[in-house]
Amino acid sequence: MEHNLRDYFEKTLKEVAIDCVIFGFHAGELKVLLLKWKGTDGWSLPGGHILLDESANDAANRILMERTGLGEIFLQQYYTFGAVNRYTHYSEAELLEKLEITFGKGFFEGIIFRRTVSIGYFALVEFDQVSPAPDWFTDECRWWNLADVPALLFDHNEMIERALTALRQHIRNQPVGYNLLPEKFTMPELQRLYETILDRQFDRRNFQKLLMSYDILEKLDEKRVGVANKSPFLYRFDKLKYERAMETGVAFSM
Amino acid sequence: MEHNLRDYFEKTLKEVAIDCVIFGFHAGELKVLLLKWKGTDGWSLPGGHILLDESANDAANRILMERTGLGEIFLQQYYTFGAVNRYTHYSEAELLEKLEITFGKGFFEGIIFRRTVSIGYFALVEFDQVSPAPDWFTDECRWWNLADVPALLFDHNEMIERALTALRQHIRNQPVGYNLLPEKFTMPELQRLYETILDRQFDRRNFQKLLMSYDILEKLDEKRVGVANKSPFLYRFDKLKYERAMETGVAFSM
DNA sequence: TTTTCTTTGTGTAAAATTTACGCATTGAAA
DNA sequence: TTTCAATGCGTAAATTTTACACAAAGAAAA
Repeated sequence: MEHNLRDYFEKTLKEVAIDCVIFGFHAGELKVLLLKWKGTDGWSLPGGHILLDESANDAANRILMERTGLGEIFLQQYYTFGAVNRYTHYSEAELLEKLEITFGKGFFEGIIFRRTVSIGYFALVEFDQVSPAPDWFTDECRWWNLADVPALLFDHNEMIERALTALRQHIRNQPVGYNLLPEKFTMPELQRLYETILDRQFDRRNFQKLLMSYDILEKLDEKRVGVANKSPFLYRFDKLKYERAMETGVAFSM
Repeated sequence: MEHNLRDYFEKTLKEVAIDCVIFGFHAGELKVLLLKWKGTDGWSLPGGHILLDESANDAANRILMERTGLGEIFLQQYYTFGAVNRYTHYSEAELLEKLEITFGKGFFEGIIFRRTVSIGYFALVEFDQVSPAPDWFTDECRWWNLADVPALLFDHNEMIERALTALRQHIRNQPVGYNLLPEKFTMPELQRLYETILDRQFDRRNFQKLLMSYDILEKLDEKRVGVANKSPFLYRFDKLKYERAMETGVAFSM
């Protein structure tokens, strides 16, 4: 294992990292996937390094796949973090110390703990499709409600903040939902997604009118049953039309 | 010189480059600043590397300063280019060959020609304030009309394209002009700037109404004299209000 | 000197978009 | 069987955006 690790890092760019803010949506809450580092109480975003024969975008996709099992997912670069000191919470020395207890003295020397810039990506994934998987480096991988995210390692809190800003910018020009919601969903569910991301309320009649005007939704003949009160219709995204709307753009003007 | 160069690169991140798309505006045309590499007919964007004790943003500002003499200028990161092979126009081998003729065999070994990702920044500067300055590496530095930009080294044509896209996105939410126009300017000049960036025409009455609604412009008692036909009023940006508008954002809705 | 002609300065009406809101219907829960 | 919160659908008001006309300035032409 240790040997493989060294091999891996020999094949990567050392001064460049990739970190992914993976957003999910469940029970009306926006969530991010975080990893807990072995031997510490420190959490971080899933990240990694770029293989020498791999583009940054491919690397981000690989990392997303490793952590969630999902490919072909909406994934977008949003900012590159290039501060001189990106350690918060723990200093570099403190973190190193803790990790050496778990992984052995000198194990990380020259591998991770040098100055790196990190390219931030955010991804939108379908909550139910993800089986969060820790790796050799971490002993836990799970969803956190955005509001409950603790103080993270490095500058990862800032990364999440900026990713959310980028997502909010994104949702104003592109449709959102294809990767965040299950295949079939109701209009109130879609509305709640938008309301959660933008942290405000919309009039449901105007919301429906606007979203339908994008011509990306297919209204099904089914209704969600067993739910309280009047059962709402189910909708599904028309994949082709959705993709076309991603290219041409839409104006979420509410 | 050669020794200083090596010293410099010893103090920088080697796998990360910074490239700046520096936009200027003159005579109704949008321009970018390009450098011609010694011993080649290849042009590129001004760029450089990050010093070990310097943030990426500081590095971009330093590069901008080195090339234009300007500081405190609007400068924004817009994308990080991470393709495996970023050589176009010339291949890595061809470029190396040409440069070795000028700079001597082996001079660049291990310094520049390894795989790097590049963080792209775009800057908006006041054309008249800039005295383009080539460096030891280049023998010419000058403005190019955006439409006339030739095939550039590396992926720099793509960088300019994406920078323009980012600028067009930017202008929809933030006021533009403070750094691109001289201190005093006329409303038609400001309008031409917007028209050039967005590559479309606006009704001058609606344009004036909208821009004045931002409450960032100060109408002066002077007029531009000596110009053909009716002399237009001069305006100037209110720096404080302009900066406030940059923070709160504006909606350029035309 | 006078006339011409392009450019600028200003205001108002029409069109389109966005927002506000009413009421009937459904179906689980009381 | 009744209640009641949530859903489905449509219309009016408010706001924003777009379209457009005419007078005035001043350099250039006659």
